[in-house]
Amino acid sequence: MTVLEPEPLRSAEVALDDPATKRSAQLTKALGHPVRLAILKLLTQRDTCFCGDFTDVLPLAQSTVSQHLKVLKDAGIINGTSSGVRTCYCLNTEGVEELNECLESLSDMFKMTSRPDCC
Amino acid sequence: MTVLEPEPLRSAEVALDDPATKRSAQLTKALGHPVRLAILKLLTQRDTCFCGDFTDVLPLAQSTVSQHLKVLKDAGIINGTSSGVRTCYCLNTEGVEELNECLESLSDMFKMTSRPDCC
DNA sequence: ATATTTCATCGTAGTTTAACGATAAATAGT
DNA sequence: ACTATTTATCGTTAAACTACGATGAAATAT
Repeated sequence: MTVLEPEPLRSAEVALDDPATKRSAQLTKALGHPVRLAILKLLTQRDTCFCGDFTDVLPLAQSTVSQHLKVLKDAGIINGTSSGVRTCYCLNTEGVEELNECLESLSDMFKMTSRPDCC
Repeated sequence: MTVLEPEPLRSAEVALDDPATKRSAQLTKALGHPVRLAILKLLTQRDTCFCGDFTDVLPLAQSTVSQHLKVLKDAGIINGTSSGVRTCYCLNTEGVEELNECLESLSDMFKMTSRPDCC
């Protein structure tokens, strides 16, 4: 009978399964496109936008803009509610709070005890 | 002779051309994968890692890990210098500073005068 | 009733990403 | 001189992303 070797600690593998890590990745991924950043910026400036407001301002087809809006909505960062023939978009307060926490926690992670680059 | 209509302001279209917007998108996109977040976390914890340190800990092929490292390196977030047969990876101080500024500026953008979701 | 507007969705095409195994180059060990 | 180890890169595959035009549904206007 063989002696069982202790499993090595695999901290990062755990981090991969961590829901918080997955969520952070989803949120940052949703931010990771210039068009989506522009959409979000516009929403912080005007706080209410119809889909057409974005297409007026972005050099993209309406269907493309709609797709980007869907990405942001699926990530929980914005709301979209149809109001009559139009759809009203705005920031999702809860999602934005979560996003801010995510951004802050990432920022905290990178607060290094200033050391020179080792390589 | 027809009167020239004033061009509508197209602020977000400008934002798309903005290098800062593109850079923010590049940085957040680089963060937007669980494996890359795990790699970065490990680097903040151990401040020096060889490629093998990551592959020991991640449930991925060495070539895949190498690809993720390349993404982070191309984004300027980490350094990689070969030292002998191995390659030493660490955080890129300058890139991390830039990243922190990016994260903070995004966070600032979302600091809303708490209003209820309009839709 | 009909036409127009607004927008989501579908289908499609081209590009990029993410994963793998295989390989090659370079160093270190025997 | 070989052999091991380490790691970047290549080739490949499958999936996801980005963009577009076309279409259809729903509400509004004529």
